[in-house]
Amino acid sequence: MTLVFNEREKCGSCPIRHRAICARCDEDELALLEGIKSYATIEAGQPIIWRGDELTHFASIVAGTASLTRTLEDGRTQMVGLLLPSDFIGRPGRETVDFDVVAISDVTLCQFRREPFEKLVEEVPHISHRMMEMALDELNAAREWMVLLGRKTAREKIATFLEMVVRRESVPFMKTQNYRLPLTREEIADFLGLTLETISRQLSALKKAGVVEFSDRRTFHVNDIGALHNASGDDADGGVII
Amino acid sequence: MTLVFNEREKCGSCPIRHRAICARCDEDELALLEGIKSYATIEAGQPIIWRGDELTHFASIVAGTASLTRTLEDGRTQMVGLLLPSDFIGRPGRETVDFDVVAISDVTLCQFRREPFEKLVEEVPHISHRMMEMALDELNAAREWMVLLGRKTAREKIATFLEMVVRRESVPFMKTQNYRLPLTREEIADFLGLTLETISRQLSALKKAGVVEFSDRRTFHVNDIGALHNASGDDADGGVII
DNA sequence: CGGGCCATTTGATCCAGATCAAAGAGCAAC
DNA sequence: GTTGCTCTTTGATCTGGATCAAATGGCCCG
Repeated sequence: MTLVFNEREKCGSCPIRHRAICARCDEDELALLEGIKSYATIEAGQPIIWRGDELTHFASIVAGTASLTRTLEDGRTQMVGLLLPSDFIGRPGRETVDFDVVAISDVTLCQFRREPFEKLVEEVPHISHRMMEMALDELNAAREWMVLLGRKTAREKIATFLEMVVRRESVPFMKTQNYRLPLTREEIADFLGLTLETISRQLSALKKAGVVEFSDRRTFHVNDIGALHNASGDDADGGVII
Repeated sequence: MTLVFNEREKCGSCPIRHRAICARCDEDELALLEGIKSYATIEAGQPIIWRGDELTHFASIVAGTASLTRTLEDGRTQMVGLLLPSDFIGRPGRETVDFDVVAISDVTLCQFRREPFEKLVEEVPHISHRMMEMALDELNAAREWMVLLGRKTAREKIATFLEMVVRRESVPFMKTQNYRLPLTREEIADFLGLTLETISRQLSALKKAGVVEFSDRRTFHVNDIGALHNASGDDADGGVII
């Protein structure tokens, strides 16, 4: 996949126009952002920025996936976020970054130079308002994940993760669908606070139980959504339409 | 401690005036908030609001401590946040609450009715800007906690917790100081994703190692900050001034 | 087609922290 | 004081997931 983003690409036709920090902006405000933006691409596996590094540009993810992780001195790694298109990197008011950001797939960024962007955040309420919304959404997601990390069993963690993938990729009204794991076993382990061996074993167990089926390492199909949800340890409801 | 907050108490003399969502507001904006606010008090141990309940008022914590928790069907509980004075309860744009909020000590709230407050958030950039800042701070704290929950050992978790208490309560330039645990052993366990027995054992181990000393169940003294920090599993630096 | 390099699976064993159980310890009410 | 709480400590045992160790299976590349 080679998406080409021209430097002068117009925001109006941007795929994340209505979800990113610019979602609430009108045409005039968009023009201000357009004046200070530039695009950058990062290859899969490459770092975008390291913890502690000075942040010269804020950025929105336009395409691809990145991870937000922290690694302790002895190598233990915990992923604290999965950054998808429209997600934002950087914090106005902070000079440095607190977590490592690494491209998981090829990533396209829409970047804004630090100083002019911070000025815009001060001056354009539609930007700070949207950033507040996004930060509160992520805060909620982070807290849900804290419950998973602190209290769920390995089985529940993996079921929750698979459900999350299914929820994100599901096409409405399509009954039978294949889904794709966005991460390797090791990355899933770092996301769930487990080891890659445990991930592998639990996936095998879910296969054996007939809940899911894998056609290759990354591609799976859900035979029994109910069973998957029950295994996730979350409340009943499930959002399944009967 | 009986703080009396009069309904017509002026914001200007409020203890959280410069840290809460109103921190950036000027006098005129403060007057708008003052027009829709009211005070409420909740006794220690009482719920403030349950997950799923409709939120009729947003609120700032003026005094006291509250916990933000989620309990799974079988009773496993994870605390996802400790709310202190100036922290905010509720999310503009959301009808219900996603976590249980319970008063840990007696709590005083400064409340705002839903509709007029949401209107103010739309109209007063200083409020949404401050809320963005606060949400980003909490997001960072939540992510740090995710690392603790997912990857730290019991010993590291407790050391990190004690360090957090010390950092929050330390009086500058006071060398020898006693600190107070704000939570019971069970609450600490729910905060750290452990059991209360493990908390008790690890605290005993830290006592035996001479790192800390307890004068009663809640009150402790740190003999060796360096050792405490080493035990926390966090990066060197430590913020200790040599 | 065969070799090398990964990612993954599976097996064997270990151990940190959970669970089950019981004994202190502080403190309010009578 | 003593009765009855609740909170905490300590002991004994169990176990889910980690760790250590080998296979297995793609897949790229020459």
